[in-house]
Order: sequence, then C-alpha cells, then structure tokens
Amino acid sequence: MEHKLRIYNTLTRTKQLFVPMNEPHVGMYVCGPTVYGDGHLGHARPAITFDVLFRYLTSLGYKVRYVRNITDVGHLEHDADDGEDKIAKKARLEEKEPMEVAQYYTNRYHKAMEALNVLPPSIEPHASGHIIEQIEFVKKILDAGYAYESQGSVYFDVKKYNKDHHYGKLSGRNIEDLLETTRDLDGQDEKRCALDFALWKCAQPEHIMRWPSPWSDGFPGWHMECSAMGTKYLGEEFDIHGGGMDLIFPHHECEIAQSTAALGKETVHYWMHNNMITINGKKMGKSLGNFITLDEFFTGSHKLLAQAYSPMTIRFFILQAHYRSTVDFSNEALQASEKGLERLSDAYARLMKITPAATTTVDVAGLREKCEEAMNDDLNTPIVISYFFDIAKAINTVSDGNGTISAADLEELKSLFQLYLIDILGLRLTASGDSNNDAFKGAVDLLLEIRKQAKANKDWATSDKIRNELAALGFNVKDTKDGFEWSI
RNA sequence: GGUCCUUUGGCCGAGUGGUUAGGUACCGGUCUGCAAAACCGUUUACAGCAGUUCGAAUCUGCUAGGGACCUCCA
Repeated sequence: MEHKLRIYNTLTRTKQLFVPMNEPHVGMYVCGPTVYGDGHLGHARPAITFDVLFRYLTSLGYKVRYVRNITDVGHLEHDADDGEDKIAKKARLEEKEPMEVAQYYTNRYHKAMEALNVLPPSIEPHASGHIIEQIEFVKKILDAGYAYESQGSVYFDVKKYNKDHHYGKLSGRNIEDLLETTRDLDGQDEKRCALDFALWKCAQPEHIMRWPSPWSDGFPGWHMECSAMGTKYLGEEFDIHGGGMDLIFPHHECEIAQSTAALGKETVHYWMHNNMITINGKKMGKSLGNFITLDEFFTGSHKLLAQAYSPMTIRFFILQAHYRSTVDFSNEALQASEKGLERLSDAYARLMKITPAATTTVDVAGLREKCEEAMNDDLNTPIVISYFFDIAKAINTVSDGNGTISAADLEELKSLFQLYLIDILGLRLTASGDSNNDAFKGAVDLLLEIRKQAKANKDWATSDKIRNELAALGFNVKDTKDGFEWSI
C-alpha cells in the first residue's frame, strides 16, 4: 500500500508512519459507549474521528476490521460501595430488566450514529456476550502470576507487574507517584495494594447482573472486556486502538498491563486518542452534568441551545477541528459551521450543473495531492475542509459566468468532492433541489416556474407569496441570474 | 499535591522559524423589483516579559490565565 499516512501514537508521543502488521489488513479497536444513558456530544467525537480513520484507511485500499464494543456490563458505579454496576443501578430505578435498558440505549445510540453518518463497525461485540472469554483472560493472568484471588474477587498485582514491566508507560506515570495520589476506594482491604484493579468482582447478594466463575458469582472488572474482545476478534497483536483521551488512565493503561501479563507481549501498535469537547471551557461529561445529548442537538430541546442543529452540522463542526484539539461548544460556533456546510453543499449542487467549456480558469492541479497530504498528516480534516472552501469559491465564480472550467477539470472536482467530502469525511451534501421523490420535486419546480413567470410580469405579490409560503414550509429559495435554486 | 496539555483577530479554529490559513460575524461595494445567494474589497491576531536568531505567533526560560488525568467517563 503506497501512502504516507502518519498518525500520532500516544505511546511514543510522536507522529509515526502507519505500517500495518498484515497488509492489506488493518485491525482497529475503539472503545464504544456504556449503554446506560443517551449519547451526548462527547460520544460523537470518537465515533466520528475513528469513522473518518476507518473510511480513510478503506479508501487507501486497506481491508479494515473495525471493532467497537458496547459496554453493557461491568463498569462499577463509583458511589456504589456494594459493587453494583451502572446498568444494574439504572435498571432498578426504572424497574426494567438490565438487558432491556441496555438494548433501549443501544438502539438509541445506533440511531444517533446513523444520523451522524457514522458507518457501523465491522463487529460490535457486547461485553455481556463475552463473559467466558473474559474469564479465560483472567485465568491467563492468574497463571502468569500477575493476579491473585481475594474473597471471591480477582485483582491484578500491579506491584509485581511493575517489577517486570512499566505500569504507566502510556499515561506517563510511575508507580511511586501513583501510590502517593491514589485515593481510598471500595474494596481496598481485599487488595494487596491500592493500585491493584479488579479483574473479576464478586457480586453482592442484591446485585442482579452476575455470572458464575471459578472464583465467585460476579462480573468482570471494568478493563477486562476490551482486552478480551479486542484480542478475540483482532488477534493477540493488532494495529490500532482508539478512544477518548480520558480513557488513557486508567482504562488503557490497565489494558496494556492485562495483555502484557496474559500474553507476554503488547497487543496494540498504535494508540490513538481524541480530545474532549468542552462547554464553557469545561469538559462536557456525565460527571459534571453539563452535557447535551445528541437528540437534544437534533431537536434544539436544551436550554443552552439557541436552535436545533442537524446531525451533519454536528459532524462538520467536529471535523472543523483537529481530533487532538479540544473543541469548545457554543451556539455561535455551531451556527458558523451550519453556514459553512451550507456553502459547501450549495457549491456542490452548482458543480453538478456546470456545463464544461473549452478553456479553464480554475486551477485544480495539485488539489488531490494537497488533500491527501493533509489527511496523511494525522488526519488534518480542518485543512482538507479549507481547501474545499477555496474550491467552492472557484465553482461559484464559474457558476456566475465569471469563469470557465474544462470537462476534465470539472470531472476532477466532482471526483474530489465525492472522495474527500462524501466518502472520507462522510458529509451528506444535500444538493439543491435534490429529492428522492420526482413528483414532489416536479411540483416545487412547477411552483417556482410560476413564480418566475410572475416576476417576468412584475407581479411581485404573486412572486413574493410563493417565495414566502415556501419559506414558511421550510424551503430555501435562491434566485440566480436566469432561474432559481431551492433546497429544504 | 503529582503528571501532562493549552493560551491565535467579535466567535470557531489551522499553521510553518522569514509567505493571505479557512469558516463565521461586522462594515463598504457590485448584482437584484425586494430579500436571500453569489462576487469584490476593508477592518480586527498570535496571553505577558525576557532570551536565542539576520529574522519568532512558530525555539528556550519565567510569569499569568485556562484545562485534562490522578475516581466511572468519549
């Protein structure tokens, strides 16, 4: 595969040329959502970031197996000292079966992802469906001597592991510092060391979600699922593991420790982490209670939202920043993205209608290479987008009759829009007058033809009535030199 | 307290030691019956201080502000 894709590896803190283990195959694992609540803007970031990576790798010719899990079990509730997990807690509150709650939010997550044009992963494993694999994984760590059983639970022996390996290599910590700053948490008395984390947790009597194991009826520790499912579907070593930056410690650090302990080698070659979305400069998240769900964005039903924002506006907004930068939410920023996307959409629609000429005033040379260069530079989507704003200006100039474009250049621009904006960035560009219903389209065109006629007769009353009534129905009518454009 | 990151024009955001990022907003103009769109033009920048350099927004140090992780988190 000929390419110069360089991606930032959190492990080495440098941009590295991407070299997969088994070309043309690429294995990629990304931490998915815990399905105990509606997805919020923060969930959209990794989904979109790694969707773009998935799409880009595919466009380069790789056969990508993309695994993104559903966490429907096992994350301990911090304030629940009885070891009750998040799904179980929510289930009891709503008096529903835990799996019913998980399914409900999984469905809603899928719906939101589809709206954002996030492609489904190749495999979407559920933690609850891989309890056996997780138990086997724990056994391997026990056999290797890096874990111990205590009162029905199994803990990872961090101190022992750290003698042979470096616990903290991903997050840039060392065990001494960690020991000083670790707080007192649940189950400390069962552990040999405060840093030890649970691989298997014995369930309290009232705990509903539980599975039998050699040690107790209980549930897997919270880092276990990704290690078990990642290696099950992608092998003991694979190329890329992604997730949000807030997962670096402890989640991904523990995953490295688990794999290294159980398999004797490191599983992941490239660790990639997207940055956070902030709101008023603070991380948007569950713990701070300052998040806005995706549905609320789509409908505008949140007090902080001045209006509804379409899924594509959200996607575009996220792609206008580099994935390793924080991006700050504000109505002003969203509105700017909305307008910008509309500009690109309109330009694309005009591009499809342009008649080529013998000469060309548009410079398309090198554009493809520049876009590729930007993507190869650790997925610099904002730069790719900026090129398309330049292209949009050129298209508008030609469309206005102040320039010309040759057939070959026209085809090149169409091809670039298709490849970069539609296929790779995954933007749905709604072309003006675009509709999947010909009868409907014809009716609107007919109305606007009548308006055109009225204008020609200087019948402004009829002309404005048609425009205003259509506007009230959600149509956006734009006059052009010798006709009209419309969109919804 | 420890580790790390960040500070760019009204807003959002790229970026490289020497060249206009881009979007959006504002203002002026062209076009238009009007409006929208489009096009043209103008105005706002690199937190502060010091240093390295022929030259720094870009490198170094200090100061100040903001943030992330250290606890479930995308």
